[in-house]
Amino acid sequence: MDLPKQYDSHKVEKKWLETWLKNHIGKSNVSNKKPYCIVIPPPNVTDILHMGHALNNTLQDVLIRYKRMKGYESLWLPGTDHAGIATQNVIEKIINKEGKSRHDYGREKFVELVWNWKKEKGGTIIKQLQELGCQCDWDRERFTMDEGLSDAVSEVFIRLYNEGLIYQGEYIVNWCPRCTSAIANLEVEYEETLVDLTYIKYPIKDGTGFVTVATTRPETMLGDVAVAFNPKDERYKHLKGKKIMLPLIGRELDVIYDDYVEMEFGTGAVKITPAHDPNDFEIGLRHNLKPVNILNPEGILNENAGQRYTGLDRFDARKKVLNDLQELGLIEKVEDYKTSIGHCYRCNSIVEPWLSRQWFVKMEPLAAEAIKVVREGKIVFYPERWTKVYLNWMENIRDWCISRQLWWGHRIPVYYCDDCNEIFVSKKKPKGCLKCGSLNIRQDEDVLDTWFSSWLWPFSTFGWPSENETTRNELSYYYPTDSLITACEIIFFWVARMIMAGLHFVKDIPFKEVHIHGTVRDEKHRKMSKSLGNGIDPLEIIEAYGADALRYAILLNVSQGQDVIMDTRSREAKLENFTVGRNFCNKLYNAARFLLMKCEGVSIITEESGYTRNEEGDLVNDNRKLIEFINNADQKGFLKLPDKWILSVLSSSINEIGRGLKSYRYDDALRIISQDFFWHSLCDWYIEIVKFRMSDAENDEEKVFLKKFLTILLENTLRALHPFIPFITEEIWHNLPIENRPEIKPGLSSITYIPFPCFGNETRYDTAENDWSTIQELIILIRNLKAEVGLEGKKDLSVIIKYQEEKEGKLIKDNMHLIKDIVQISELNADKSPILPNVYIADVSVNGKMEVIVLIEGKIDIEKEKTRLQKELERTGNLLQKTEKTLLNEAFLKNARDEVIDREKKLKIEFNDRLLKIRKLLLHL
RNA sequence: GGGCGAAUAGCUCAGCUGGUCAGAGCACCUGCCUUACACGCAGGGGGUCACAGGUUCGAAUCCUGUUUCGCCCA
Repeated sequence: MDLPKQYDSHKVEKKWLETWLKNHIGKSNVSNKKPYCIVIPPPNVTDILHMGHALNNTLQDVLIRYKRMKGYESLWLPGTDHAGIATQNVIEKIINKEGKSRHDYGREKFVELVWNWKKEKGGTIIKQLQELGCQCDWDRERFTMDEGLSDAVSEVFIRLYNEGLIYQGEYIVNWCPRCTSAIANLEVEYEETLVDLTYIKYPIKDGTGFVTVATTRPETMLGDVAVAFNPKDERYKHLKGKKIMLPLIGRELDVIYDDYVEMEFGTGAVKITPAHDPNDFEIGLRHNLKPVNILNPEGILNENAGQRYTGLDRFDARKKVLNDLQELGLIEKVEDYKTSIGHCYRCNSIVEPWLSRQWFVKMEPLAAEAIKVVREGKIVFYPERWTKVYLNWMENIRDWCISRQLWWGHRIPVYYCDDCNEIFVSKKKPKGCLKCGSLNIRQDEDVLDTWFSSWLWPFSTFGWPSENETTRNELSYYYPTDSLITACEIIFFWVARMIMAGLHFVKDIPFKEVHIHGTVRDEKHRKMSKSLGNGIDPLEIIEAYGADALRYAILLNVSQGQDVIMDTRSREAKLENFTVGRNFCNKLYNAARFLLMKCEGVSIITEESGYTRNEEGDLVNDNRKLIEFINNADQKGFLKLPDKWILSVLSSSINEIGRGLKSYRYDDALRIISQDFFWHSLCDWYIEIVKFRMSDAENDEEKVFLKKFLTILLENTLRALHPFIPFITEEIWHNLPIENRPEIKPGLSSITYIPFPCFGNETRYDTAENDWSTIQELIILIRNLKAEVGLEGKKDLSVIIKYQEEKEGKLIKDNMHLIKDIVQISELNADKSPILPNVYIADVSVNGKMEVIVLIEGKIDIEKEKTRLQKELERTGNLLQKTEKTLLNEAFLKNARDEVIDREKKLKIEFNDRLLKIRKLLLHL
């Protein structure tokens, strides 16, 4: 066999990706198995894969593959969302380059452009998810603007409208002048900023002086309609009934008194601009003030702002206003002030509170049930703390502004009759007004928030509201789905709303568990973002190390719910985050390469490795043959201590995987099987032993046993690792000598359809595990001693192990050969009271019962050895003191559990033994 | 302003219900190209578990406060 020394991920991943896709390996249909379903958090159709996606989707893929192997009907339903603003932005940027705006194209033509772009470029992220190894059912890929999903959107809008849960009104919304659209409260990102707080003097009409107001947005004064004071404020009581003159404009402002005004803030006088501030809007309603809107949708001042300012951009207007006020001597002072400024989460422009007519959903009635199901534990959050975050938001829920002034999206299914002013809803454009029959009708210009389609995702993707049989069957089979896996950023945007939608429209929760994973951040704990340039491109990592390595490193790095920190300071640093994955894949590949070489000429059948086809033709776990094989070897004396140990550890490690994944502790699960078991037990110890066993084996039958046993160990390990690193495990598995490799269909087999290993007590050997750790300790002691005195390479050494109990003596004698081989010494003896020469060095086992004595010829550095033992002595002395102190403490003896006391007593004896022996050794030196 | 989280080895983090729990990986130091792997093997050094109190026989672990960092909401 001629395989390269280093694993080449490219060829392998390309090959299997093609095979998997060609054969629809992630296909799922209603069957008699138990379903396991995840709907993907749909990425934006404009997205390209970033680390956040890589993390999120790797986590989902592990579960999907794991559950499939566990015998579930796994379905991972993929798709993208149409991302209204983001997508429209992309197309607008393109046509802007040609010097055109969307208005040059007109609505219909523009939307067509977007669709064309979507068809051409929109699939990028889907391909990238495939490269990551995602085992979605790609035949079910959905898009929020698909016909069916769009129908769901209209259906839902109409139902809510008819239920009175949708209303339209003039309200202050967050307006993005760049997107020229309203955005929801949630879509505003606040940033602490140091701004100027300008104190402006407003003259009192009767000429008795000035009132000073403070503002951070001076240009909004052009829309002022009143000045407000706190009714308790003595300073301003005398102004009651008077009028105040608005500088620059000359409008008369009312004097009003309202509790909302904080006396301590600024001067205690507040300018009231109902059209451009949410609080002022509320005050305006209370005092019957008529708002003056000074901005047009682009953030440019309109004629209401006065001729002098009309046509100016909001920021230019601010400068001009300040300038003019300065000239009039009306600026009293300017102070620094820290405040939060809202930015559009899509384009980062500063958001303006703006009065406009929008559509809203009444959320409170929807929230009630959604609160209940979480409280009652029908939906469980992992980690649990997110429950509180969710409930807190839900209990203070505010109405949802769902209209967007965009062209790309689901157009609001509301129609207006220009003749009789009737407003009505309809899925399809009606021929005429439903009331008066007039043909003079028009549809609402606005589209719906993208989340208004995403919140239906867990059921619209199955065809809801269609009543056909497939949809009915699939919904009743897969819905509620099992896990929803996402980041905390969209708990409110998406998770909470899905719960409400599921309960309201399908009358059931959309998923049973929500796993909120961390966010990928850079070394300064900043979110990775394009604008900061601190991202790591997953595709670059895949290119360099492979998707398996990427996945491995990510998985080992996510502890439940904690953020994932990665160094992004240089290209090398970026790659460094993933070397752990590359190294592991390389290790796995090389171990397999070695075993394949060693095991040539022998093959196994699946039954020997623990699975078979049952009467129904399903592949299932069945360890009977495996146990028979083991017992048979045991009877013949082939099954040695290390064999029992490694099998036992494999069994327990595999059980740990299930335990870890159940609570979304991916790192635990993966570490146990990959690092602890595979690398540090199987490779570092077991394979090293087998190397000697193979050449020492007394007969061919024993060799055959060893080869088969090795193959079985590897085969099981590969299956256990497959959900985490799918490509390399599939590749190696296909190279294993398995006689009856099961096929899914003629010519096709895949490890992903083989049962996940499962072991019971028959393969656990507690005694062997204990005995082996004794042997291991002795080996480490010998190696340690050799290294301490610089004899690592020396092979012609003689070592004596001095033991106290016959049981230990037998254990050592039984494994003498093995120890000798593995520590590379020429002579090894075990004795209860050996005769020792003058020159030797020694150390004592942890339990103080055994001594390892290395006989050395010639000189050693006595001082160095003395220092070492002295240190050992000190350490043991401290431990002993601690236990003695504890045992002398009567309160401890009274309160502590018996087992704790017993352990402490045992420790005391051991430390004591050890101390005595080390003292003797020191004396000897 | 309210809420949540984090603070453990130089770095990234484990440490679940208090009692060998002071750990892993990387980095570092010392040997090794030992017939799979130098993306490797063997050995080693390194931490007052942020700080101050408290509960307890016993605290990295529980409670209170302080500091620093991060996130979310208003």
